[in-house]
This record gives sequence, structure tokens and C-alpha cells, in this order.
Amino acid sequence: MARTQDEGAPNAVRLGRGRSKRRLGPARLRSYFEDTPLGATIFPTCHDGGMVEISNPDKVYFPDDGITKEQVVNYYQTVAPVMVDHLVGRPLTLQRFPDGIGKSGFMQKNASKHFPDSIERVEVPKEGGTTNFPLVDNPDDLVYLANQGTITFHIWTSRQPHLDCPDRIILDLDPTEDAEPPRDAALAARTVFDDIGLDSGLMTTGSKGYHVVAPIEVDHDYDIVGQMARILATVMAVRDPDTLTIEFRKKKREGRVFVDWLRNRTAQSAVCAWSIRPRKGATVAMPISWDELEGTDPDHWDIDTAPDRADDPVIWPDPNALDVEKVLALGEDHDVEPEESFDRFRS
DNA sequence: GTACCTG
DNA sequence: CAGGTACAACGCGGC
DNA sequence: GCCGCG
Ligand SMILES: [Mn+2]
Ligand SMILES: [Mn+2]
Repeated sequence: MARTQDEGAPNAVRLGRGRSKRRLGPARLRSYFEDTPLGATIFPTCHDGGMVEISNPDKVYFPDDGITKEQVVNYYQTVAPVMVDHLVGRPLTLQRFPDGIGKSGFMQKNASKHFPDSIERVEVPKEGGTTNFPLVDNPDDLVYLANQGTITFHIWTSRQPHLDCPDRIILDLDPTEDAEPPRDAALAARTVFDDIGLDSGLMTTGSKGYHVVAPIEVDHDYDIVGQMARILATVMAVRDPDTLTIEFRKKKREGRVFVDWLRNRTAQSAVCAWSIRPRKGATVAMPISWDELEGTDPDHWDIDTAPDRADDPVIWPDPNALDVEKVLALGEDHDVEPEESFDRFRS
């Protein structure tokens, strides 16, 4: 059960004056392991003695803001208890900037060999081979990856043990450059979800748009769920063709909000809640309530303000069953057909 | 940030 | 031993 | 066949 730290080392951050590395106390677990007494110190995976070291803490990661690597790692340490719930079981794509966002970064799908064993890998087939995605299920591993220069975490819409079947539908509202926050688009997404009996939640992306997220019972594969998402997005665009589009080409969007349903296809990913974005201001993707939509711009929350909400986070609604027939009927009402290959009687 | 390869 | 490099990638429609 | 897109 709960263990205490070795040799009476203090739990508080030990500031190594004049040293190049700092140690954080062991990350705390709260909501994920619900039977853990608050404040107990446990080491579910116990690498590095439960301590996570910050290398190069003073390296500047956000040049415009003077935000250091230490601040980034400390941020993930602080929000880990709530963020881990969003990561558990989901293949991760890491967006890493080892020298800060002023230098070039890269996306990483395969877990590096030097990642600790406590970070599980899941092997996923791809066209010419396989990808070994990393999985995170505890705060220490999240903090480890932050120390590896990860600024943003991207996740699948499915999770173990059912990686073939999404547990949510995401409608990603992408405005064009210099457009107003797509609030009406978010409300329209909520409406189509309501129309088919799905409760939905709302998230700022930390950039220019919102994600509307509808948890679903794990029952349909990516083919089905992807098609349902396409129909829903198309219905939105049919209902409000002047402000919404599913047109992939930017030139053809003509100022309209792109309803991006492609997040729901296999092997695609979407930014994870509580992730920092590699943008000026170190903004954060943050779940918010529908009541907050009017007063919350997509880039409202940031690395400084987000931890304030970690104690009382907005969480996704409970999943509902995805009623495929209802989606097809809604589509037909708007002259939206499923793809030719779609067979409603497949298993 | 780190491993690995090349010179 | 220093320096350079890799570290994603899947469509799917339109040109 | 590439390009544009996340
Ligand atoms: Mn978006
Ligand atoms: Mn998008």
C-alpha cells in the first residue's frame, strides 16, 4: 500500500543551488487510485527511487515568456493527479521540444528504448511494420516524459483493452486565421450530439478552437465511429453552411469554421486535456463547463492559471450508448448518406 | 534529451 | 571523441 | 501521382 520515502528525504522540492539538476518529491496520486489516502506517498512503478530529476531546469522553453523547463516539469507534476486519468490506457504521441519552442521540435510515436520500463509500450500494426506507442498510467512517468522535453501530449480516442473501439467522439472546431472563437460552432456540435442522445463536454484547445467531446460506450470500431462522426459534422455544415464547413482545403473554407471530424479515425490523435501547447503564453488545453463557454476564449488557460483548477476539474460526462440507427436517421433528414461501403449489419 | 552512427 | 542525425505519417479528395 | 491538411 502506501510507502514513505526513503531515508527521510523531504517531500518538498529540494532546490539545488548552483547545481544543474533538481529533484522533485514523488508525484502524488489522488483520483486514479481512489483508495489511496490523500497525501500518501506511493511508488506504483518505483523507478529512480520514486524521485524524478529535472535536468537543465533553467533552460528557457518559452522564449517570449521566459518560462523555463523547470516550470514546465513542475506544472505537469502539479496537474498529474488529474491529467493521468485522461492518459490511462491511451497510445500517446509526444510533441517534444528539448531545446524549447524557439528551436525545432518533433512528434514521437515510438517509445524510446531508454524510457523506463514503467512506461508500458503497446505495439500497433501499421502499413510496413509496427509502432510501439508509450502508455502512461502514473504521475512519475508523466513527469519523466515532461523532463524529456515533451510539451504536448496527444492521445487516441480509444484505450486499452479495446484499442479498436473508441470511447468518445470528438468534434474539433477549427476557425480560420484571425477569426472569432467558434462559440456558435461549439453549441452546434452540442446540439447534434443532443440530437442522437449523447451528452458532450467542452474543452479549450489552448490555441484557436474548442473540442466538443462526447463519451460513448465502447461498442463500435473505428470504421463505424468515424463514419458517425463524419455524418454529424456534415449535418452541422448542412444546417449552417454559411459559417461551418467540412471542406478539407483551407482555400475553400472561406472564413468558415472547419468541423474536423478526422480526429475520430484510427491511429489519429487529439491533444490531451491539461497539455501545454507550444505557443506564446504556454497556453493549456482545458475542459470547461458549457456555462463557461461565453466567457472563456480558447487560449484562456495557461501554465500559471491552470493549476488553480486541478483541485476542482471539469470532467467529461458519463458515456452513453452510440445509437447508430439514430445517427443514420439524422443524416437522412439532412440528405447526408453514409459511405458506399457502410453496412449497418456488420458485427 | 538521448542514443546511435559516422568520420 | 566530436559532430550530425533521428525521433510521425495516413488517409482521402481534388488538382 | 502529388498536395494539402491535421
Ligand atoms: Mn483544432
Ligand atoms: Mn483539427
